[in-house]
Amino acid sequence: MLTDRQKVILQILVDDYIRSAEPVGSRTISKRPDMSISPATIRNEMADLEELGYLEQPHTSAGRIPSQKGYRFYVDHLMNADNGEAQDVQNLRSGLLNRLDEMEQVVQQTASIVSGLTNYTAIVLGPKVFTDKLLSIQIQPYGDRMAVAILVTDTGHVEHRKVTIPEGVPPEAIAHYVNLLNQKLVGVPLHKLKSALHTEVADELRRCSEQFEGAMMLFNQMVEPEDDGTGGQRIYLGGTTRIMNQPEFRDVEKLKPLLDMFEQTQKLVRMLEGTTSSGGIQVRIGHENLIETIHECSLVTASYTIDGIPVGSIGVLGPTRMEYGRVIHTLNQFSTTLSQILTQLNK
Amino acid sequence: MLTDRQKVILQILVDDYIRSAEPVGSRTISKRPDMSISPATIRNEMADLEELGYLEQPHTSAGRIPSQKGYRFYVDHLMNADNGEAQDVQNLRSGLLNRLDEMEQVVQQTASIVSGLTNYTAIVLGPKVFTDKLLSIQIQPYGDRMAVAILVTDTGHVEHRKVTIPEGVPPEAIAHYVNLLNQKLVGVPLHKLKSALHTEVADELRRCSEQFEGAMMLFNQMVEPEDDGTGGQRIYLGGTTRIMNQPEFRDVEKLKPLLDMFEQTQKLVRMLEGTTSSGGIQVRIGHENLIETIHECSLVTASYTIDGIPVGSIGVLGPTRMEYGRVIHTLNQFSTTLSQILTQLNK
DNA sequence: ACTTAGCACTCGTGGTCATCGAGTGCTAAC
DNA sequence: GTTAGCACTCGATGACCACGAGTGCTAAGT
Repeated sequence: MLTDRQKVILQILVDDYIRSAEPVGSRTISKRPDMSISPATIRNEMADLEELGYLEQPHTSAGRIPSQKGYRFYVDHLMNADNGEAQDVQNLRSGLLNRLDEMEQVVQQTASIVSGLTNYTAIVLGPKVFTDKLLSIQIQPYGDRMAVAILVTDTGHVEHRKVTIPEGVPPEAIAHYVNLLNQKLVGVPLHKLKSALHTEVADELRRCSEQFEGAMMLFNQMVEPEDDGTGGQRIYLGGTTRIMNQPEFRDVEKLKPLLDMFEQTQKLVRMLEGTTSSGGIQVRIGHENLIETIHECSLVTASYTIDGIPVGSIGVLGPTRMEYGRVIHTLNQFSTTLSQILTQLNK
Repeated sequence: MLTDRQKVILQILVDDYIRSAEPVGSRTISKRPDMSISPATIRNEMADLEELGYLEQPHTSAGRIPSQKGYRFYVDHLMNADNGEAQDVQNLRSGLLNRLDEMEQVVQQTASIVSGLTNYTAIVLGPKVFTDKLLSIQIQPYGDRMAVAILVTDTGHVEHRKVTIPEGVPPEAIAHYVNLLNQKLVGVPLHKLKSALHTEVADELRRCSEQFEGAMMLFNQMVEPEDDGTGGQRIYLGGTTRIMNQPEFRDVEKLKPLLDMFEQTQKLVRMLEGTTSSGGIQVRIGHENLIETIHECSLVTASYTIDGIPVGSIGVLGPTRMEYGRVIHTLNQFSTTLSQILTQLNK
């Protein structure tokens, strides 16, 4: 375990390094007004901290920098997160509410604003709309054997997908089917559509239709979410280029894999999807991230809710040398603000 | 006017510089097998070309590089664009056709592939779907005074927008209105919807409904395209990070404004929208571009068509030192391929 | 009159070298 | 346990120089 003094030194060092991005020496620390011990003592402590794995030395005659373990300890025990300006969020809330006509816009705006406020890149995993309940379902045939199925939810959200009408299903039957579906499925949450289709509709259909097979094929296409590998959740990015402000990414070679990643939406979804349900703030430092591309980065995430149910998450991506306190504070405020706005929108 | 020999020298120099990204000296040119004049002579010619504004010298004792005027002359008179491998496109066409279920996917794929093929960034201005004809229109009320209007076109494309039901319009009337709209507007191309609304529907409506004002307000919301500042056309980007492969963008400072621009969709639309209708290939070199951010870049664009009507364009963005020949060749092939695929999809 | 060989000159690149200074580890004294 | 002192390390900085690619100019050749 660390002594109190070691903790203080570690905290000061991390704080300083986060600010300056340069290795911190013993003298720098001892010169701080609240420090009354000599550089030599601090050197000894730092040597111990290094041996324990909390610090690293870029080269022999430089100061120390925090290791990833050091950051972890800092985030868990040393950092003070209540270091923020509450009025910011007030302003921004009104900014967000100005154009509340579309959930999508609110979420996109959130990404931009969070990025602007933190000076890092923001990644927002869009809300699962699957909790919406089905309000109406329609089928509009076009062309030869094609049709679009249109699902409207009780919040005015529209989903549509193209389906092909299986051989043997007469066009006349379709109106009948749509009727049946509307009777049976209205009010069912989208994510339960598929199972409801089998429990509610299948029997009825078997009884009164001779095209059971064809109809079920058609229906299945309709309720199947479009599989773009993202499970239906969209990703919203804000300030992808802000990562370039960080000295650790001045080099194009370091930068490229990261920016490349921003184009691979599924990867980003994978990165965030675990964090939606676990609630609260999560901090993943360096190698704690599953994705290798960001082993030199930290990802701070917060989930947001609609009606108290977690539906998505906001993430901030920056170098491991990140202003954790400020970021966590900002995310805390924003996840609640966003939750409130979305809940209201959902009414 | 340039002499033949000056043209040859300019061509060789541009070719060489495009390949190597390094200033080209007189010796380099004279050593080429098809060159039988001495470096000294070439130096004289180069001095003349510089005076005429076709070449520049980075510093006194370096070789010459083409000026933007030089590139312009090269593109207009010297370059040979038939420098490509036709089988590439064949392969890719089948690749595109594999997932032809959605226009959007085809266009997005095109952006990626063109970028991969040229090693620059591809920007595709999505097709105006306004040429599609209306197949059906529906209104689904939800919540208090809200509704979604759903427009389906004859190609299975779905547009939807949220509308608020004006005061004084009774919910019962809506079904009636929808009927009327479907009677009058089916078969009308989307871009003519608004005018058709006034010519076809307004009179009829005035005659048989006492809520003329309210209904017209409602209808207008429905046919108004969503205004996100892009005029309804979407932007598809491919290989935004490939620009980093170019030595002129190895510096983060140069890079940032460019990548920032990629996030500003309206700017990109503005950049491309002029090029849709003018047909053929267009090359904008450096300052010829309206947008200041890309004054150090060149933009090559080609429009593509559906049923012979220009609906969008493909652009390739790279440094002014761009492989114009290859890019133009690729775009030529792709604009026709894309036109064919989209036309077929549109049937 | 055009071409070219020759030459002095320019200027960026890359290497060596010494200096500087921030920082360390260690020892010995407090 | 703390700290002053000191030798040592090592990257950064800048001066210096040699190199070489390339130029412009002049003068000679065709």
